[in-house]
Amino acid sequence: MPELPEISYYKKYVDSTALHNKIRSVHVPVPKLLQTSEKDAEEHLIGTEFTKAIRHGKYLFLESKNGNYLVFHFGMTGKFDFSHEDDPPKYTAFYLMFEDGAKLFFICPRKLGKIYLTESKDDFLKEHSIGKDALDFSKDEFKHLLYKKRGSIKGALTNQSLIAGIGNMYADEMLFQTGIHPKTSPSDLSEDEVNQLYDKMIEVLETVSDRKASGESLPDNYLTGHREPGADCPKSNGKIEMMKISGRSTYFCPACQKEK
DNA sequence: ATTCTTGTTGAATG
DNA sequence: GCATTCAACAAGAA
Repeated sequence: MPELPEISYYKKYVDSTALHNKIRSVHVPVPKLLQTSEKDAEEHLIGTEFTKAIRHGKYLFLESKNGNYLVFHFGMTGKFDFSHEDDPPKYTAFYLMFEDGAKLFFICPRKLGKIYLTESKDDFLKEHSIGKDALDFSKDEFKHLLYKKRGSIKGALTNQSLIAGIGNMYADEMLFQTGIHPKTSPSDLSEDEVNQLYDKMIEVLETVSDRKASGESLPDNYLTGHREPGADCPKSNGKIEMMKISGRSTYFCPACQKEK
């Protein structure tokens, strides 16, 4: 389930496992995910080591000592597994073996993830039209960004070129927590609603990240977990409804989130 | 068997 | 130029 909180989790995971360990070999069981040649990947990676992991939106950058970045996008089903196992787990698309024999496996059953090499994080983000990270926004910036947007608030929140990191599920969650109908036009939001939405955006992303890291389940009043038409609303006695917005299944409670 | 899905991209359309 | 919808990508789940 890779939106911003899940990528934050993998950043921590890499930080605590795969840094400062010399890369001995590169393995590419599923070449289509790697957006460069295998030879290129080997040349840039073998012999170096990662110094830190940086998350931006739904991307994770592993910075190596030689100044390059190995970049992961997790698609819908990507995940990491760091272990000393010799056999790659099922659906491993790519992995690195380190000097001490440990391995970082990138597992991607649906093969919708992507792996890149880049020399510049900023250039990479520009090339891929990735906006500012959701957690880097100030309230004012958020306000100004939404002010000029057309279309639905849900569309704006999930547009990676505007705000990086928010996906389908947590966009629904923020709107539910704020009591805003997903189809609302951003220009119809009151100043108060935009303020609240900003606060809930940060709160939802941080809460989910924290709970993921600690293994706790999400708060009882969260919509996530009740994503099913007809489910009981966790906040009122309404029933959850689903509608397609921008092609994505959008869940909301018509009692809590009134259409304007 | 059919439909659904947390993600992105590109084409077609309004 | 903008926003939306749809299809495609792929494979597991229901």
